[in-house]
Amino acid sequence: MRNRHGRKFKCAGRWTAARQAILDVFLNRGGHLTADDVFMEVKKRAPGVGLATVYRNLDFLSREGLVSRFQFSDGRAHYELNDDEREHHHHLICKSCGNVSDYSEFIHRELKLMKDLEKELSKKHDFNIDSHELHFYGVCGDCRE
Amino acid sequence: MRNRHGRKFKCAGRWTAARQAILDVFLNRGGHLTADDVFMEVKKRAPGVGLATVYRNLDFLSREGLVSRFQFSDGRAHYELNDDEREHHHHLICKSCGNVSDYSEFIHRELKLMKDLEKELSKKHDFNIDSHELHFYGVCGDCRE
DNA sequence: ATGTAAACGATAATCATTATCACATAATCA
DNA sequence: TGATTATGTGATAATGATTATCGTTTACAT
Repeated sequence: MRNRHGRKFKCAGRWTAARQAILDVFLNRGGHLTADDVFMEVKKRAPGVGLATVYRNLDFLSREGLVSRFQFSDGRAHYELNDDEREHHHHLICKSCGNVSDYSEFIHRELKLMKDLEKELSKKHDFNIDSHELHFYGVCGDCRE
Repeated sequence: MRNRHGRKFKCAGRWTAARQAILDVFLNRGGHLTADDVFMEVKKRAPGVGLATVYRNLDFLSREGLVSRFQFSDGRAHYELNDDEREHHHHLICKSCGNVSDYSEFIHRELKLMKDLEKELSKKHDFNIDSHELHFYGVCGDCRE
């Protein structure tokens, strides 16, 4: 398996053409893609790849930590590339058009709160916290017009 | 339509027996229920009510603001009664058993951050924010054993 | 009491996702 | 390098959650 700069790095399974094509979609297009978004995009560069393979590999890439999986209120899973160079961020979801945008305002203050919360919740609720998600729902400028 | 204390209050549609039976499930049992949870519970007190009616009314009650709808990462919608007497709270979701528990630690500090964020995001991203969701994912004490 | 739009129950249809299975192939080792 | 083998793949069936349809019932304004 090669990373986006062409250097090898280890992964749990085999590195296949389908797997690379799916990762390429995220590297080239980015965004918060559903399985079907990825499927349609992957067909352009690797027409043979089936939808089941897309699902399997989104799960794989997610387990490998290369992408993150989010469940917004539209009922479909959304996947996003884990880019080390990008800032930690959260999501604004438009309830009208479903578009997702990122924000990273007050991230430092937010992360401080999250850290304090995680410590407190682990203790009081006997709960080992792995991750958190903060989503804002509303209506974007385009939809308000 | 009558509220939990038997007093009338206005609602957008008709107040039916099925609707009342579904609301009763939340009033008596509470928690973070899926449509199927509600269906199984409602069958006990109102055996004739169909699953489609449960879905229709969860949507109705949600639009009326009597319940809130949450999408956790298990793919199913979860509904919770909006109880004025309860503190604002958020959710801890166990990735192993799917159980959801509430927490309200640091709520004051959290709400302050959310308010600041909403103001900032509305301005910078031209986004009218209606609501936010903060979910922590992890493993509960029971599942760790 | 009655007319009518809203809601109902049953069930078919849809949509996202997962399972199955015969075939292909990436990685290992001779 | 070439044979071996477990892992991955494509096509498609199956599943599970939710929504749409349709003929019947019913809440409620008149």
